[in-house]
Formats: sequence, C-alpha cells, structure tokens
Amino acid sequence: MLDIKLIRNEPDSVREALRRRGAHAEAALDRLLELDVLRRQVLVQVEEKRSLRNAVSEQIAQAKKAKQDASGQIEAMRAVGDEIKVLEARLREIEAALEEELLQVPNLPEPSAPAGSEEDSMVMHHWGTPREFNFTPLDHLDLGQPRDLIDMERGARTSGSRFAYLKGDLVFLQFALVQFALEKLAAKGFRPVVVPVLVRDEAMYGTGFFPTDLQQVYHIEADGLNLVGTSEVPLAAMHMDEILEEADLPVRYVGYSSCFRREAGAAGKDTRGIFRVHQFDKVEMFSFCAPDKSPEEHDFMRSIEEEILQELGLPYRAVNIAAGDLGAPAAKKYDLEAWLPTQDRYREVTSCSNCTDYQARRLKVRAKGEKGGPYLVHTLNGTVVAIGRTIIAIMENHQTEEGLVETPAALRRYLPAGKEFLGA
RNA sequence: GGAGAAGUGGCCGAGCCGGCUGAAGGCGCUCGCCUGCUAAGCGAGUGUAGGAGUGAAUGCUCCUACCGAGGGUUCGAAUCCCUCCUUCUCCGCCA
Repeated sequence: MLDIKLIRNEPDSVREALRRRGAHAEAALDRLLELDVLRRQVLVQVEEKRSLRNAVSEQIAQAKKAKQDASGQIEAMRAVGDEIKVLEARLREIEAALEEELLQVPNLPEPSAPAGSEEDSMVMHHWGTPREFNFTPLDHLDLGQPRDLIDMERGARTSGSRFAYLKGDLVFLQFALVQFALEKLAAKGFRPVVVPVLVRDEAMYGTGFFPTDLQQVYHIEADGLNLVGTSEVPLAAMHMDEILEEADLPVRYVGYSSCFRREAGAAGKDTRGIFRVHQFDKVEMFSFCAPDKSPEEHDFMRSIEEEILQELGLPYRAVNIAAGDLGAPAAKKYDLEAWLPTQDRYREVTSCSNCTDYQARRLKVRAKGEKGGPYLVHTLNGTVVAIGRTIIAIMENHQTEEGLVETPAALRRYLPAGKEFLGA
C-alpha cells in the first residue's frame, strides 16, 4: 500500500512512477485524491461535534454532582449524538472506499527497474555455459517416468491435473536440497522457520496478494483460511502489528513450506511434468530491514541465490524484471533463470523482490531506535530453492546417456551413501 | 467438539455497582542532581495514530480516537450488552 500522504503531496510523481508499470493510474489516483479531501472534510466535522459533546458531557457530570438540572443539555447532546452518528456512518463509507482503492494501487517501481512490460526486462549477466550433449537429452519427465521417479498419471487420478507423486531418489534429492539450503542460509544469519501454510485473509491482504491475486489462491471457505502460495506470506505476517528493535535489523528468516497455487489463467501453459503444478515445496528467505538498507539487502539475497545455482552447477542468467512485470508489492525484482537444455532456453527458478515499505505499511511492521521511530521497515523476499524447478534443472543438466542423473557434488553429503547417480 | 476463566501502556498490575482515568501503583527506560566506582537516593520526563492551526526549521499549540477487534446502549463506556479473535484450565478426541 502506498502512503496516502505521498499521493496527496506528490500526485504527479506517483502518477509518473505508476506509468512506468504501464498501469492505468489516472482514474484511480483522481478518485483517491477526491476521497482523501472528502475524508478530511467529514473528519473535521465529526471531530468538532465530538469535541462539543465531550465538553458538554463534562458539564453535565458537574451539574449532576451539584444536584442541578441538566435535562436541557442532555436533550441538546442527544441531538448532537444523532448528528455524529450520521457523520460517522458517512466517514466509514468514505474510508472504506478509500481503503479499497488504495489496496489496489501497486507499489512504485524503483528507478532502476526498467520501464515497460515483460519484454523490457533486462538480462544483467550470465553464469556458466550450457552443456554440449553428444546424445539427445531427455526432459525431466522422460528421465523420471521410466524409473518411476515422477508419477503424473496417479497424481491426476488422486487430485486432478497439475498434481504429481514424487518418488524414490527424487524424494531424497528434495530433502537434500532443503537441508543444503537451510544450512547455507542459517550460516548467513537467516533463522529457519517452518510456517503455517493456512493463513487468514489479513495475512493475504497484508502481503499484497489480496485483492490482486485473489483468483490464484485456494480458499477454505468453511474456516475463512487460505492456502499460501509461498511462505513469504506467513513469514511477513509473523511480525504484523509489531515494532521491532532497530538494533535487531535486518531480521532474516528462511522458511520451508509447501506452496499452493490455483494457476488460474495458465491453461495450456507448461502442462508437461512438474514445471507448473498446484502444489510444490519451496525454501524461501525473507528480510525485514532498515529502509535505507534495502537495495543492498536485495543484492545480498540475489548473491545467495546465485551462489546456490553455481554450487549446483546450473548455468543461469540474472534478469532485472521490468516494472510492468512486477508483482503488486514489489518495487524491484531479480529473477534467476536456469538453462533447460530440452527447452533450449532459460526458465525462472528463483525470484527475489524488494517490496520497500509496501507490505510493511499494510502489515504495520515498524522499527524504532536511535533513528527515532516508529518508522516502517522494508521487506524483501527471495526464493532459495524452488524444489520442483530445481529438480527439473538438475535432472536435465546433469543427465547421463544411460538416463541417470549425476548429483551435484555439493548435495552428496545430504544424500544416502553420498549417492552419485539418481535412478540407478 | 463440550464446560469455565481471562485479555488494560515496553513489562507487571489496579480500576470494571458508567462521569477530569490516556488511564493509580510498581518495574524498566531517558535526562538532571548526588556519589572514589557501582549500588542506593532525589527531581523531571517517558504510548500510538489521524486531523486542524502555526513556523524557514528539528518543531510548537490544539482537537479526535485507541484499555484484544468490531458493533450497540447512553448526554457520557476501560467499565453495561452482542459478535468475533486469542490465551489459560477441565472433559472428550487424536499425530
């Protein structure tokens, strides 16, 4: 959520920033400014009447104490009370409308995020060289199915399309990746957390997924809960309504959870295998940091993501995502895309966003200390390991002519008996 | 799932037969005094949000709201009523 004061004081720069996302900001901003003026007008009226009532009520109390008649004043205040009620109802309507509009405005992109839409995203750099195969490489499904490591048919029978059973060595690979990631992140100061995956609406609104991505979320009507699409949500909401100690910043967490996404609107896209499924597991990092430190924290997180892909031996490229392709809460986002030989292109495996104070304002996460305060912190999130996609990249890049998968050296200490080949 | 109890400021803890209680008291914290050092002692201060006014300005003045959240009753609610959330105890159930 943006600061209404910023919109009030600098409507033109806000408008311009939103245009860089390609957002049709005009109508919404004009309406916001209108509602803001209206709100303050009505607020002043309400407060004046409340002030009057408070003063006279005080007199009534004195009169009663002195055993004098106050029925005239009581009568008058009864009328004032009715007026207040009318004005308060009006104020509530205006504030609700203002809130509703405000919730829909996305974050302002950082100047260093390229303007425009997806095709305007900028490739920053590459690492590694795509492997030359002296045989025709198989994709993850053709590698996994013959050895019963991935079972889409039964996944579909049990749960529908885009669900899978992961079996055998791939299960060991999954937990090796998790343990590898958690140890690395813990060593860098991120506190490991297993999060709730069902959260209230407040957490969804607070992190900015609602109302924008309502249709992407599995909603449990009976209990008013939502299945999270990423542990970013419960990690961010963990400090909702709190004032953190400035000295403790940055507060860093690494979460592990299953993630659930309806993938509405993705019909026909990436339908093969486990690249895009309704349920996957992910290790995610999250940071609450001082407002002036978030760009450097963002780079730090990206460097961790790069380190991991390098240790896994996966060629990738780093992309600075264009403003128009940012999620609503993000001001800037880096994606790392790993090379997939069978698709002959780079595909997203991690994503790292600086949400500046957008989520913090909604969640009311603040800090105080020598710099004063309470002031809003900045929040950042990044994928450490998206298990499914990382498994795909490992399988495809490290496959052998025999249809096995050679494990990255960095993972062997986490695999049974230091397993060198999966599927054997 | 059933039956009870409770949620007050950074923390503890009064108030809860409605009226200078934004909130006693204590602890903590900040500043000052005192003191070989420390401790003790003395004095002052110490919430958040929104708004109006004012100033060149860190600001200042005033108003409003907030005693888990949201409604209601009343001239007036931390105090009464309703709904929800959370915590604790007992029973049941279970991993």
